[in-house]
Amino acid sequence: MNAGIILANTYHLELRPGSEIIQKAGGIHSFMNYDGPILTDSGGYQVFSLTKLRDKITEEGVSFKDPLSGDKHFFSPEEVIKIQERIGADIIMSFDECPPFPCSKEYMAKSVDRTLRWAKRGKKVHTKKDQALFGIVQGGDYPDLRQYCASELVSMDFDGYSIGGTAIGEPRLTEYHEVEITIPFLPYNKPRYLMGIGSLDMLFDGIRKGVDMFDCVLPTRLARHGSLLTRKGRINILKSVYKDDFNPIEKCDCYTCKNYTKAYLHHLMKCEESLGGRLCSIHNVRFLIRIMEEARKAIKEDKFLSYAAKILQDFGSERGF
RNA sequence: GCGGCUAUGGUGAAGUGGUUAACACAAGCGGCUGUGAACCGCUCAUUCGUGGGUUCAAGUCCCAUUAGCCGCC
Repeated sequence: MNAGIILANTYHLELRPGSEIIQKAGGIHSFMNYDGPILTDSGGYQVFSLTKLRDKITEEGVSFKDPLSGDKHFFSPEEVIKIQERIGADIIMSFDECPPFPCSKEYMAKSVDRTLRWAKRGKKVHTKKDQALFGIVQGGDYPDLRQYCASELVSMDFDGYSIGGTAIGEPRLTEYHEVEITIPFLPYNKPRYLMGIGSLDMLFDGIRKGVDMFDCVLPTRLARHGSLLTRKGRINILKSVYKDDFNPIEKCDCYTCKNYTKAYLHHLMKCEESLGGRLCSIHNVRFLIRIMEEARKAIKEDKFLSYAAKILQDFGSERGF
């Protein structure tokens, strides 16, 4: 599908199969037989998204209950780096705290300081020099905290910088704002990564502001639930109008569109056959990657803004999803 | 021919006289943003086989009738 990089997750891999197994296999590339670029997230987001499994967050780190075995796990910023070194991705992330939205300025300020201390602690123990380590900017919607967090991380000299704490339930305009107030404080000669973003409007908004990297579960999660991305907007393949539609999803170079009809995908999804979710995921991921390919080309030809505007217009939704 | 049992939505069914007929599945619609894949939300029987009756009030009680199932001759 020509993905520039793929993402794996420290928390999930540590619980199963365990980073030692991956290390023993010769690292994540060898383990999953993929020699392209791989990034691991630190698990900081899982501390936020899996609140039910979280025991407590302290200065030292976070303790978790393993939902599979009931075992307790303790993630410190140092341990998270060590796990990621064993996993062996090309780019790894600092362990950060991702506070929920909304969040009081008092808590956010304390949280940002802790995220900065964790970033420093993690960087100190990072010895695998063929791995790039990124710092993660938090600070919510507070301009001064975002600036502070970004500047402090930059002074620590990371290999790249991530914008975290976005798309966690805040309003649309707040999301744009969070990128707006962070980007100016990150060096343009190092990668700037907007974490967890995948809707068209935010991808384009991020690109325009200078973001270099994105990752998102949205295309695959939508696919598994029957929502397919097309140039003319989203369609729900579960709808009965597709039961005898023997055309591909759309004009597209993906494996799914080259080989299967909407009627067949409709049938697979109705039956909850896992192949359905996989074929739909292939289309949605390729859809977004193709958009990114076109965006890069448009940038080189200096017509990115008109390109983005046209894509959003064709998609027929301001949000772009 | 006689006796017994059962009839509630597309389906499986709750409901033993008292406001808008439970729940599940199916169906339909929407959601999902650094992944706990197979999740969440909403909609979906003015009506209980049919026809009478009792009662202030009937899916619930009575009578008749129809259909299905079981048993006996």
